[in-house]
Amino acid sequence: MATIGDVARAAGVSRSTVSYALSGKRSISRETRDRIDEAIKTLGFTVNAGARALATSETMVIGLLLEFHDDEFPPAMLQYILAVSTAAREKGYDILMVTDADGPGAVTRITSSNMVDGVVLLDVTHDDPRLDALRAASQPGSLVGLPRDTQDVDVFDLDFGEAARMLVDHLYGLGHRKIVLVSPPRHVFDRGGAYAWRFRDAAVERAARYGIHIYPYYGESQQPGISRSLNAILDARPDATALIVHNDASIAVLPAVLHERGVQVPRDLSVVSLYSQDFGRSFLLPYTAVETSPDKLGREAVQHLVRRINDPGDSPTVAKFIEPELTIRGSTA
Amino acid sequence: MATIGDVARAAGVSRSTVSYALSGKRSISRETRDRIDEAIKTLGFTVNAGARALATSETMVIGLLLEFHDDEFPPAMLQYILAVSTAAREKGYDILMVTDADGPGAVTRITSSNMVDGVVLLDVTHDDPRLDALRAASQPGSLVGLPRDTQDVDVFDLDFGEAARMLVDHLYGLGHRKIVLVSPPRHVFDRGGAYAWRFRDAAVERAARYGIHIYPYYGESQQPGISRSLNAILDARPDATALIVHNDASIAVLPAVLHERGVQVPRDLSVVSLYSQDFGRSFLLPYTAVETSPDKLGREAVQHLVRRINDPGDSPTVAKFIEPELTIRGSTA
DNA sequence: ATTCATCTTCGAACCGGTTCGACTACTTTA
DNA sequence: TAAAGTAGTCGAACCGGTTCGAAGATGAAT
Repeated sequence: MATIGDVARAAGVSRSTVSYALSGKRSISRETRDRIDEAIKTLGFTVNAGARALATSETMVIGLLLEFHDDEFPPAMLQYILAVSTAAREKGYDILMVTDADGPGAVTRITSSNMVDGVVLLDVTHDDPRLDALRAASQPGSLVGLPRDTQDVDVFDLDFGEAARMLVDHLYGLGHRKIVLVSPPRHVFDRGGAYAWRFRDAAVERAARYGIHIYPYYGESQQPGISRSLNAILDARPDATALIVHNDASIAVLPAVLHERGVQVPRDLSVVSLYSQDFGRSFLLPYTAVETSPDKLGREAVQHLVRRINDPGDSPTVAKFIEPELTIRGSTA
Repeated sequence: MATIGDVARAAGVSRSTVSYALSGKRSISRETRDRIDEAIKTLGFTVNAGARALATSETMVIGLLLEFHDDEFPPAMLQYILAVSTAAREKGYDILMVTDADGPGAVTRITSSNMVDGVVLLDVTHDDPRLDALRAASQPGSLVGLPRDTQDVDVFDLDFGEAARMLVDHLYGLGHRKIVLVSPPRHVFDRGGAYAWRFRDAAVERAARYGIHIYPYYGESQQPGISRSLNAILDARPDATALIVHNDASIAVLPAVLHERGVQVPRDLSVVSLYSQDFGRSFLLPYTAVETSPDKLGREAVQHLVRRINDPGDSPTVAKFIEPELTIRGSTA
């Protein structure tokens, strides 16, 4: 591997001159620049990332922290990963992806050793133990998911409360008075997945305001439990005319379950949900739904993080809730 | 951030002594070690990864290269990512995940700048352009997926040919003589996804040897095309008694399609496939299938890579085909 | 003709670690 | 009792970059 010293020697200049030619931070004469460029070409020189990081205290790497839970539906998570990765690369950053079971430890490890310039935390829970580690770090962080204490952290999330109200309003407006709600699995609530109860509580409250009935249930996370629980719920509420599904795993198998039961949408039952457009395309989900926009969330989290990396201290803490958008797909009547 | 110099000063020793205390490469007296440990605790010292990488030429980071294609089914890829990440962490490595559209460029970028000690390439195609970049690099690489030219590279893949023969044998043994094969989408073949034709060609050849009929078709990658194509295929071959599905997206929706057609498995039709156990649990897939073992593949790729990182040159090039295993789930008769 | 600013380049210091060779103080061994 | 290890420590060099201050050359302003 050629070093900057090799390039300097080949071009007959000093190392600092090569460095300035590379960065453009001082002016370099035409001929010198040409000689340096040529030397770089013939030697195949590339800046050593570790050395540059040491000298500049910038790694140009962003840490991406995520944990896989058995009760999570994998396809959804992948969309966030991809969004973060793409957005980071556009800003010149690479992604150090950490899937450690020990989240707080992982945060501390990569920040205190200065492996990254900042971190993105996915799937943040209400009492996320990673937050203390993040606050102790000298690098900024962006969260996807809403914790209880948002002090000193930047949060990006869908406005699940508003999404719930939007869907209830939509169904109420069409005349529905008895609505079944399938929430995420119980473990998600237990673990502190705030999005689960933010959505459910808002839906329940809205229904109460309208004086209509809403029946909340937990979904399941793995087959064959998912189909079984959906059937049990539908059996238990034969009088409900609408279904709100707030669970990726459940919505993915719903078409099969409804078909098996001979239920026609929207003739026999109106169905609404929350999922991303891409998700709906991988599966066959022709339901009116709130778009969850993982790409938008991931992108905003990264963009804000980069801004904070580049002027630390200055940028104020942010809690941004993406406004939900309803995509009508004709599954309600 | 405390440096090794701060620790040395606090403990009243030289920087090299602290370094040796950390690495254990030279003996240190009991008292000195205690003073150093204490200084590290109170200062909250962590080794700077960039500086260590510069000094040792080891980053303890493995690059993971993957590209997302629209015609791929996301859940499958995630299993590989997770397997690689977990296996790497067990060996003390972190993962730099690169999803660049420009694969070869990404390989060159992270290797020539010495950001990584080695790379894992996922989803390698027959004429994968990333291979030249990898061969030009000074770091070793492990591939998941079989390229045409395996010179100087380590390959880990399922033995798709054997898997196909296994499934054909299984069906032949049960008396089936007309078999439909749903392969991956045409794009996968075009792009050079060798696993697609390795499986198909082996199946066709085996069927020919038995003198039975096999009807190969391309699957689709996105809804509603997947269901439509499956229906079209089943319509076209009403006399077939067995179905081999070699496509994640298709197998995931097959239960719904079959149910809609009123086809009972295995009474009316025998079905076999290839997928991982985890995949089968996310969806409802009660089919006899060859286990694709993404965890085993990812783990082996990483383990071998780490071995090569630690003794370069020595370890011979390897092309390891995981032996397929048939999991009987009673979907054949 | 002198002063001053600008352009271009160099040398040295620094970032934060690791590692080699040498030195001191004790133990062993012959 | 002299020679040979061995344990414990230090200083210096090095890894490969960046950046600051200085300095020579050139040209413009006074």
